[in-house]
Amino acid sequence: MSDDITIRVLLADDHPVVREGLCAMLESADGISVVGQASSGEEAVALAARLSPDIVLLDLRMGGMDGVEATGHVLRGSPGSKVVIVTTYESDADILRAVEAGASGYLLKGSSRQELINAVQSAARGETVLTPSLAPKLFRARAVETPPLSERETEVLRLVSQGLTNAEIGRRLFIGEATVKTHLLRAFRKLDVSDRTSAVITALERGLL
Amino acid sequence: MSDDITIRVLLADDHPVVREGLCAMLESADGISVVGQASSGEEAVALAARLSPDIVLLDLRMGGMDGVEATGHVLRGSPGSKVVIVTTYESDADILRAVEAGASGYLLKGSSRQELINAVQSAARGETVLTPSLAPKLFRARAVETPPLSERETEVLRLVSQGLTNAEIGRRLFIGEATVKTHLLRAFRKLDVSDRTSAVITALERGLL
DNA sequence: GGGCCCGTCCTCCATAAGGTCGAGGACAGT
DNA sequence: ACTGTCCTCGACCTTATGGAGGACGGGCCC
Repeated sequence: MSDDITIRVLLADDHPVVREGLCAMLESADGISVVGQASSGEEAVALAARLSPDIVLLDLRMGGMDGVEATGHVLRGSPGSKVVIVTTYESDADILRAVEAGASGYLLKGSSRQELINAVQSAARGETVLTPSLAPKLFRARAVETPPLSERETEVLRLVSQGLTNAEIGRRLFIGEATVKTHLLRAFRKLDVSDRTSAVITALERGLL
Repeated sequence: MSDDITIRVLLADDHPVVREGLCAMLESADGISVVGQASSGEEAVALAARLSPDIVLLDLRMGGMDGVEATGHVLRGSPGSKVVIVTTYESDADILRAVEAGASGYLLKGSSRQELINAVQSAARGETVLTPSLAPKLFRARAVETPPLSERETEVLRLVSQGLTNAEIGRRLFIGEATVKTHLLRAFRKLDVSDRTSAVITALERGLL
């Protein structure tokens, strides 16, 4: 038997090429219909509220509002919709936040047509689907979950990333060098590193700067 | 009047979604026909040699061989083909290298269907096309052109980026710490910085690691 | 042969950075 | 009023780093 109703999908991605590709892949499946396309998070939220689609396919990285934020807004504005995230990178700390925001699926852009279609259908049935290669990363990410950096720590780290010395940072922020070192040491602990270079790199990797 | 011959295009991108999107966009135009798809640089080179397409659309970032390398190989293996690069990021130092390798066009994945079609048609006529927003970046990039890092310098810098100390790097590479410092200092000069943290960051920005 | 770059190594030195301990004040939540 | 977190600063110590100088052999190119 075929599905009783057609799954209505809204696409959101800032790259026309990707929208076109997702659209072509989904339309080729029976029982899936793309009812709208958005090129930004804001647009996606507005369209979702108006169309109440079954599934909203969201890119994690878009101009303006990012995918995580958009996930929350879409779900609030259209409670019947499920959100499936499509992302290019596996290393996104945002994935975790997207889960917490209520997304029901995570796909890589490297996924095949069949994986994409399966994911949409599963999500429509209320299941949560993860790209196979993504699942382990999720747990790893959870394992190394980072205690949040304080505002000051982030600020200091950002200046470190611009190549300033501790003394320069102190002058820049009107605080003593001792204070700068304190902030940095605490940031090191939180990031589980022991030098400024690693700190900056892991902070960048985790999208903390 | 319509073109006398159909433009034969080969697509290469490691994301099925993107391939599908490019394919759908191009096939919708008269006089353009997608004759092959590749999911890696190696595959693109092999297919180009076999199919001798008019245009090869190459993603700049693919698993294995990157777009720059692939550009050179494609042009050597299929001298009649033109290479057009499709990239997601504007900030790629690789764009410059791709020009030097002989690419005839550069597009962002954010380009519209019409821009894409125009670019393919222009390239087929022998013109070189740049996404408008890309052109200024190209010149800026040329302005800050970096003297190339030697192999050893790159290697040392890569280990620095992993948080190793000079002594650790020396042990890892079976060379003295003094040598490590020499390589680093030379890299600093080339990158116009004066500390390891800035060096790693600017090297990352320029795609040198 | 004479440059020139690369990779390797050395010494000496000043300073920056990392680590430890302690401590006071501001402010929010309970 | 108490707790916790954050920001602030100090003293003191060890180690790492950056900078200057020189040195030597090996390629490579003209």
